[in-house]
Amino acid sequence: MTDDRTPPAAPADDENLDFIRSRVRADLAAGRNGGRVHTRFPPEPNGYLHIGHTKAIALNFGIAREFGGKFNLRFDDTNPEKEDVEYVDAIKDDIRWLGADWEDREYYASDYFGQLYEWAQHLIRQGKAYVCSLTEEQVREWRGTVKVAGRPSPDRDRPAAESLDLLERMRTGEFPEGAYTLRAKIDMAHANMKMRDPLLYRIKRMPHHRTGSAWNIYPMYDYAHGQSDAIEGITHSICTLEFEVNRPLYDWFIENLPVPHRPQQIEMARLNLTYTVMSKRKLLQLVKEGHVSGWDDPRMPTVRGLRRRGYTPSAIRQLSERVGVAKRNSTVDYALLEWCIRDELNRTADRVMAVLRPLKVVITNYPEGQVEWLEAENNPEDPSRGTRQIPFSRELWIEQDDFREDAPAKFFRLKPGGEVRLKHAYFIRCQEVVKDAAGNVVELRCTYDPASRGGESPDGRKVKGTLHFVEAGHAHEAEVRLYDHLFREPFPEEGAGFLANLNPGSLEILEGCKLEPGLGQLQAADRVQFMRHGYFFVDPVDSRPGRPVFHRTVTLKDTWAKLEAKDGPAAG
RNA sequence: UGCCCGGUCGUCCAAUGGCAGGACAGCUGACUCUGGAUCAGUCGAUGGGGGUUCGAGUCCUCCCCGGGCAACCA
Repeated sequence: MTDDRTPPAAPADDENLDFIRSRVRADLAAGRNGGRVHTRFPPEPNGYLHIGHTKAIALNFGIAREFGGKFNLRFDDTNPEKEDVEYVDAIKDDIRWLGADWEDREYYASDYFGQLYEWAQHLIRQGKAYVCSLTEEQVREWRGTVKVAGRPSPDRDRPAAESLDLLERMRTGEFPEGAYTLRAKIDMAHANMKMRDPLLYRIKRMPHHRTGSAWNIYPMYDYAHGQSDAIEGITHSICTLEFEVNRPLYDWFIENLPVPHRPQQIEMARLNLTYTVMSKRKLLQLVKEGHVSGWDDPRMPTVRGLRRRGYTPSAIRQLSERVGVAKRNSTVDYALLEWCIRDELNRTADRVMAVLRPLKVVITNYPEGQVEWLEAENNPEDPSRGTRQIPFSRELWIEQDDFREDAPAKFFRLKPGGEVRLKHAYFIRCQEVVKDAAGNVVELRCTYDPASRGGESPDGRKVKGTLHFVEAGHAHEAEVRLYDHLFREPFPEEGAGFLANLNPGSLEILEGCKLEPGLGQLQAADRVQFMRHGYFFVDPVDSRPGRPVFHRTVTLKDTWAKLEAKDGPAAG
């Protein structure tokens, strides 16, 4: 997936492909499927998309695109109990945002309910399905266990005519839920539990978000999915590893039904990330119990959360490319996702200065009331981004962390008597530390070197540290939200459970942050780098005109913090 | 433990019987008006035993470890 719509060249013969693309290439070479490639993404509209889904989307859309094929969006809406249009709209919006294009091929498994029903009748007539009157509990009991064979339902040999009649009456709503099911007649002793007369239909007297109250029975996943693939002409039906045991059943239906096409199911490992959870159930619990502000909380691994955090579609796609495709259960280091977004934003985000935890600096030898404007480059990685003017005067803000009274040897920032450069401005030297009654440093009185304007001293004098700053008189104030991993542990589900591993410091809200003047003009969803802090995103939800709220998308790499953590805060 | 799938650097992915390679992370250094970026270097792996072969990560076999399957969920 890329932003432009030009299809890439098909992968070269000797190109090293993942196992799925290799298979697609082999199928093409063998002339299978009439030379077509057709994939699909089949979400169930019962929740929001998360980063795990983006791998499936990128893979399915990417394969179609690379091999000159087509990509469908199909909602797997076979369970009205859990599904809702609210999710349909959100899912479409997220997929579109990610850059995957299903053109006009937006389908629903519910579109096929009629065909599926006819095929069910076909199976009954062929003696390959029957209406079963066992209760839910009995079905489970009769099925046996993984080590003990099941036993046949007493209805297994019900005459076809009778099953046909019952199925029709199930459909029209004559029976209460649970009274009957339609089951395939396969093998109650099969080593694969999925093949022990699986259910095709269950009674659910419940309206569906698309078919209304037309149906009182709904097909099960196994019966609906492969046939939907067949109807749409899907050539490669990619799913996750847990469906591996379902494949024989997928194939059984395809072989026993007069389907127009024979799709093949291919399983791959789902994407897992450290420091997060991916199951819909757990994500829902985080929202419901208020551990996060909603599905779009910037700490959530949902697409909506990532969007609001400031991630870009291309960075998310990049993750899928970097992760690759295989059949081994794996958990990708969250640092890889962070690398993807830093790599992009380093190239595209303008640099600006923001002081998050302000400490006042007075330049004692700078004329009172004077303001001068200095030129600052917007992005050293991209000169075409140009420059802007930033103010400088007698009163400035610098970062509290950038001053230390008892500084270790490797501390290159401001210390009593020390000299540093203010980015794009002047060298300053700390002459005096002002404290309040409690002994807190509240102000620094410094002198500047007028000859160092622009950041270089004509005498060739070097300084080790360069600090960002904001001129006090023109500063904008803003709220800045800093985020950390939602969980403290790389594998939150281990041990006491994911809720016990929530990171209490995952959100820190800073008020009264000082921004350089141009930042009041930022628009919602703009991305910038706050120099020496990280990449920030203007929150489209809580920002107000002239009062932006920033989310920290990701920090910059912080070698100093690492050094300090290693040596201990007091060490030199 | 019945069946199925899978075990390669810390992590993720390659090597398709012929020199185990890349990326991220880590570490070292260079450079730097962001302790950013960049560049260079470096650490580091085939779960174990047998076998086939001139040659095995790859094939066979046994063992060990991990995952999946017994919803009227998907």
